[in-house]
Amino acid sequence: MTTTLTAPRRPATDPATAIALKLFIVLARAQRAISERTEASLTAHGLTGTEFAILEALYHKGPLLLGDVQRKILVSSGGITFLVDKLAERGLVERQMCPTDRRARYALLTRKGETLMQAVFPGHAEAIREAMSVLTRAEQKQATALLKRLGLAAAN
Amino acid sequence: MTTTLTAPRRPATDPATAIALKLFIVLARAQRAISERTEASLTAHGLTGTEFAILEALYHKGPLLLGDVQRKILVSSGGITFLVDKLAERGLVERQMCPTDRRARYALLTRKGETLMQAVFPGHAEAIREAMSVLTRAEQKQATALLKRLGLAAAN
DNA sequence: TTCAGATATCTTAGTATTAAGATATAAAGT
DNA sequence: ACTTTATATCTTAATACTAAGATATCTGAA
Repeated sequence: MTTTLTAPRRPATDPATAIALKLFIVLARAQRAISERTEASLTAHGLTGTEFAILEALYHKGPLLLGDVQRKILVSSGGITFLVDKLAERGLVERQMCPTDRRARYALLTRKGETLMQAVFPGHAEAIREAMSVLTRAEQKQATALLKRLGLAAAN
Repeated sequence: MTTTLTAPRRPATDPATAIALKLFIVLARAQRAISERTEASLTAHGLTGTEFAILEALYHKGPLLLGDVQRKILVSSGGITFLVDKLAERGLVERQMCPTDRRARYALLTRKGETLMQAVFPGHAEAIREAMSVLTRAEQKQATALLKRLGLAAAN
């Protein structure tokens, strides 16, 4: 039974391409599965992953220019405006003029935002540690090294 | 200069968590960078990544129930309806009743969709091969094995 | 047979995000 | 001082989803 009229179409990919395609798929699926799983610890606090990313950047680095936040979390310029607006409405962040460049604004955590992050961050970090724990530390480092090379090369 | 009043706040994460967080970040960035880069070969043909994923499934597997496509490409049930509607409007896929289950519909490629995939798939596969080629084949296999374990564990 | 629950798709309403362009400001050359 | 080009944010309009529920149909148990 090696041939049928309606046999699945195979555009005969060479081995190198087949290996790359497989990696492409598991990469997409792993990323998705991990982030879906770990975002549960955020939605419990009413935060999306993107909102958390902004708060986390401010939490660990202190006040940042909107453009710096944008580049760090990889959204469009319109997106960062919208997201910071929403977080500001909730009283979690606020804007401040930049004294040296009047086009620019800082975003920074309010006390309320700071308190929220103190409550949210440890649980989120723990959820990530847990999700990654199927791999040993050495394997995690290995995966990190490989993915870093992939990501850096693709980013140019 | 080891202390300042406004020192960056560090919630002292343990080493295991720090390693996991690093992996989390490079995973997200690598996935994003790779998919942005490789999607250029699709947008040239007027396809989004999700649309391509549907066409690709039908191209390699033949007619599929909408639900099977949905599970394969991981969108919501409303999403698959909407996406197949759009592809059908463009004459790339069509629906067919399932003879054994009147709730269900098949999606399948039209001749036009088939022709489009013959034009698009090789270039897309090549873009992926190229993007992954910073890693040797052995390294790609290694990364695939690690990510598969991560993804499967997180998917439950 | 009939009923309860599961399943497959579709509908509706809402959210998140981007892309393109507007506005204001800055920086650097002439 | 001007002019050009680049930059930083914001606005607007559109896209790409998702979540929740509606409808129709199937399946298995009583």
